[in-house]
Amino acid sequence: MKRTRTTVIDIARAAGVSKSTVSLVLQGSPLVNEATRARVSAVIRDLGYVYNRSAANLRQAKSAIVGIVVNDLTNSFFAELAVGMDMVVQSAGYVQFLANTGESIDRQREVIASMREHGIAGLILSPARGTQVSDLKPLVESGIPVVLVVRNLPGARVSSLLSDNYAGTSQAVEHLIGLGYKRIAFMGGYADTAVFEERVRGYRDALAKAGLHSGGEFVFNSAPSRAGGVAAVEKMLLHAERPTAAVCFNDAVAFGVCDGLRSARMEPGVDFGIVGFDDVIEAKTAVPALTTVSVDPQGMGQRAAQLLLKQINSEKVEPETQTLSVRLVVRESCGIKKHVQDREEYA
Amino acid sequence: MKRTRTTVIDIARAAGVSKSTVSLVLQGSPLVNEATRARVSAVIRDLGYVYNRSAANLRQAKSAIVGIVVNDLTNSFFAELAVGMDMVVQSAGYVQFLANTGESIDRQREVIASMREHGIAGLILSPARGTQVSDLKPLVESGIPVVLVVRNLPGARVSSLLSDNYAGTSQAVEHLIGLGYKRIAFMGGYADTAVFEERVRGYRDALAKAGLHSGGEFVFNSAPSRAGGVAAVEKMLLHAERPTAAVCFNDAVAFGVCDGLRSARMEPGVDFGIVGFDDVIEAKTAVPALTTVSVDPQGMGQRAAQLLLKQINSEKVEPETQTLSVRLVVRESCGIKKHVQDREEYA
DNA sequence: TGACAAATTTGGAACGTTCCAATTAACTGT
DNA sequence: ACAGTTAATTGGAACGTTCCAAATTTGTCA
Repeated sequence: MKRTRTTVIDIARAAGVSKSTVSLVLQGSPLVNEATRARVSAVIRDLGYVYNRSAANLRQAKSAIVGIVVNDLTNSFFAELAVGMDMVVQSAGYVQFLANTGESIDRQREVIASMREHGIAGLILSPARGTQVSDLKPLVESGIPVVLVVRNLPGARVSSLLSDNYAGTSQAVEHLIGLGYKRIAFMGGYADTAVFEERVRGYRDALAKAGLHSGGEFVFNSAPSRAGGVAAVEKMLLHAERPTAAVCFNDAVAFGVCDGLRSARMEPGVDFGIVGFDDVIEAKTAVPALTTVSVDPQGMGQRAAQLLLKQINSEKVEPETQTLSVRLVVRESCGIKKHVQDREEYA
Repeated sequence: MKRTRTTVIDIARAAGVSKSTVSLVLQGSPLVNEATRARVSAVIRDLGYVYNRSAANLRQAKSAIVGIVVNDLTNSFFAELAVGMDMVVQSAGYVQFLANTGESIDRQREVIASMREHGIAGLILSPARGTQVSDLKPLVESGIPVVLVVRNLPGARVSSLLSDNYAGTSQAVEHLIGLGYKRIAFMGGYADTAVFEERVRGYRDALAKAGLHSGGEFVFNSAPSRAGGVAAVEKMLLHAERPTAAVCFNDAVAFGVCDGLRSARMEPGVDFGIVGFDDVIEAKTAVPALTTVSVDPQGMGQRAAQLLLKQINSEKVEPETQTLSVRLVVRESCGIKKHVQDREEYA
């Protein structure tokens, strides 16, 4: 039961050296004699000393904290993403503030401000819907490196790490076309995000390239969630000329679409082809196993963290945007089980 | 582009007051005159001042950081748990270190040490498997409140928030018995954890109360994961007197059991009754929808955070353990569709 | 051995805040 | 207008570390 915490001075006194020497030992400086280092280290252990980082980085204005802000941690895509970041951040000796905004811009603002006060060395942000470039302004102006993931923020002079959305949905559409599907919808997502725009563009261009009509009437907006998928299906079913397959904004939507189909007595993967996006962990084991565009969230998280750390350690912060390539994982939700053509007839 | 960051002294100079007054304004003290407060606040805004918490809690040894350490963030149960904590922590004006141990004790130790150096005000821990009471020793001795969640650590003098595992599996068994099942297994989980012990005890006692045999031969250990569930089924199928239903260690195992049954050409919910534990988000929408013991992870996270904050704000840290009640959510995986008795005949 | 270089150690000043005690300003009521 | 309050304000001295320049010890070589 200590009245006051043990400090570097206590160590110094106990080891018979000056506090400067103790400090040197603490940061593993090569300047200190092996014998004294050993002695001091022993005392440090014995007294149960705990280093005070607040004091340290008050002096040296350099913290070992990175901020990570994601928009929806309950979505397993983002959870995996966070885990990937966590891995490299921790093994680099940093510690992370991880906050969830739940798509709330206000919360995002608060959280970033708070992190700034705590002196983060850098920030990885998966921005909430509606984030403005100006929200990052003060941060980048004060020279704190920022890495955007998953969602881009055109115009912000920061690094970003995005998946190749365009290629992803293109491949998905091509796959469906190859299977014989002709009326292919795009389901889920809100129209005002960059990610949505890219994915829809990939979808449209692939349709156009195949000479299929690509009017706007086949994209059904909805929340990018399971519930959103259900809603999208309902809208879809009211449509005069029903689509027979869909590429979905993400896996959550795709699962919702399955739910919605089932309650309309349709069998996903048999009566209707479905492609997701993200390849979340459940995609493999769901029934039917989801054909989806795989983006390896954990790997993406790692890459993002590495990028951030690189920027933290280099003097000049040079914005840099990387695109993560993506691949289609074919499973069962598009009906690999033949006679797709047949179904297309009476669909 | 500031050479040096703007400090409370810059503000003071610009507003024509002393740094003490600025400090008072910063912490919203009622001692300062309304007019000066306004003036100072304006200057603060204009100069783009950012508060330096490191400096502050160097002086006052009181941080607004809580540490949250969970053992598996990729499991959506824990992700939801973290989100629940995040909510109350953030709205209380705290910020959180959130770290994932991935069941690694070493990583857990590192992470806790690091958090301690950063001066956390309290810690919420969902301990990794094999955590020792001694791992928390230094923390509690230095007077930092700790709240354990999900998994207990008998002997540690810290608060904890657990779900009522015993009642959960008891209810599950009673439900199955009520449906006519007689040979009921317990599947998944490792025997050396407190949670497992409680759940199995609930299972055994409920069987005994119903006068059914409750030998050890019907519990099948495995990893508490989807893969573990598959493994458990395989063991189960080799068993001479096959069970006809199972209560599973958690939902992940339950899903694995479904997978395993299917590859043995059995239909989960029809040929075999299954109850899960946790009620993860997918339980509702899986096929068949999983009957499971619901524990509301998000609510649990909130409760845990509230408990921790209470302890942080009270002088005396009085360990307190709360048990979260639990309820059985009946869905389709036990075959609500009658004639259970019949099946039991030839099973 | 003396001189010089290298290796090691060391006091103080700083970092940006809060606290304390003390000072000054602004009100009271008579 | 004056003493007595009360309201506002304010200089230092902390907090625990790191940095710097300077001091001390040790080693080397002629």
